Amino acid sequence: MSGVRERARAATTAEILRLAREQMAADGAAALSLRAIARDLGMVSSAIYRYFPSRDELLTALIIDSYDRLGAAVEAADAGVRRRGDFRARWRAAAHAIRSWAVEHPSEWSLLFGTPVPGYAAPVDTILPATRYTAALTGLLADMTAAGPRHRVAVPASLRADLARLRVTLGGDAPDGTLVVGLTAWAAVMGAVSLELFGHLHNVIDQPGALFDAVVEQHARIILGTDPG
Amino acid sequence: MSGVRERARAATTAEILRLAREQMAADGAAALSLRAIARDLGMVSSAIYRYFPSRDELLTALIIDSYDRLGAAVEAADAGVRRRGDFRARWRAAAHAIRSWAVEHPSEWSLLFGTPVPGYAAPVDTILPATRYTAALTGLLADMTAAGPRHRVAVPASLRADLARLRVTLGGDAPDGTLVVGLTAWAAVMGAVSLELFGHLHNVIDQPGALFDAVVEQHARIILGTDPG
DNA sequence: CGAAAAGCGAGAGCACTGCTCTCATTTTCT
DNA sequence: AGAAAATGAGAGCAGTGCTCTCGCTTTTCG
Repeated sequence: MSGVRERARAATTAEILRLAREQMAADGAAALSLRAIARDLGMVSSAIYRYFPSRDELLTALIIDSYDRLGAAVEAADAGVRRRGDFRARWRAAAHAIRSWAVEHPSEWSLLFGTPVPGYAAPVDTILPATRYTAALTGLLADMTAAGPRHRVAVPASLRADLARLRVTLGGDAPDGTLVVGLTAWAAVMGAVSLELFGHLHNVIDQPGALFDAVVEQHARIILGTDPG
Repeated sequence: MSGVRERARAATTAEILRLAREQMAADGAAALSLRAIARDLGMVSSAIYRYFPSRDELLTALIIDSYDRLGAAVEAADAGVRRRGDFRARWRAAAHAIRSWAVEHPSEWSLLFGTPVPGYAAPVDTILPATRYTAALTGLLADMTAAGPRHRVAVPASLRADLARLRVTLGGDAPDGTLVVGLTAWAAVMGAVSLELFGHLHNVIDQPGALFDAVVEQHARIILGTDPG
């Protein structure tokens, strides 16, 4: 086996990622500098390329890791709700987990949901991790559907194909209305968090947490309502 | 008066902004390069600094201009609705104007609502233009309130102060519930557009326009409803 | 009108970036 | 033990934002 080198390699790789995350937290994702990481590491800049073939590959690794952490946070929040049939509590838990993670890791939120880095196209490796944080939400919709049909809402015909595909992905039989309600709630949560973290509530809302609560409760009513929405 | 120089200066300034916007559309806002602009202009890079003291100042000018165009688009859409009492039509018009503008100017949307450029803090000059696109929305809420009270919804106590301040800014007497409903709709619209433009609907929704329609209609029901929501 | 002042563009240069290539050293594999 | 692979150092290239100095031109003012 290749003991010494393999361990050293793993340690250095982890250290690079740690420093990258540290730097990102300090100066933002776009300011991430390979040379600065190398300096912190006591290495020359070209040595970094033994571990990551390019800055984009480093970013990809960071993105995958961040998606994973966010996903884990949301999963844990949902799993923490004992009464699995209490859909309001589960929705609240999942939504607030998203915001909490974002507030605690703003630079990572920017990395995942901000402006895509110019010239950087998210590679396929990121697709799967990216779906993890939504899995808790779709799982909620599936469980709700199993507990009884809701959300009889007319949806645009042009959306039917997408919803049908989504239904298959979900693995359940959630009606179109339920999917639309879920997607809308998703958009509202993501919008509220991004508005807050990207500074668009400055001079408008001093208590973004309270506003987020209101948004969550608003959509809780729609998600749980058997008819309206 | 200073005829020749003044005109030349205005022309060059406009040309710089034009090239900047062109470059932004091609490679994204973060890739905007002063030197590239200078090259396109047939000037040496240092000459640009006679017109903009720094890259950040150029960005600020672009941001202000973009906010202004977005605001104008939303205003025009709202003003285009003849029957001023048809709040559903006005909401639809304003919301779709936001998405249309975003889809037509994705790089500018990123500039306004994406990750803040690292080290760049939006100066006060941008605050006023930033409120313009929301004015149509708040105007709608004010007009609705004048037409009759709605949205009797319990709001978190911690949000009351913000809502009170917002009510003053609005210049009307919109109840807390109306403001919360409006803020939620705003978050949903912004979230839906950003999810679409930043690539988070890939492999999920093929018809983002149809999803946006659904989101808008969903919130139309809440905004117009006299009780639910 | 003519001199002083201000505006403007060119050019050189600094410190920084991502990335490539070569070379010596060290570890691993056969 | 010898070949092969991994690793880090160093130099170098092309690009970036930005500063400074030096002429030239336009504007302003006595």
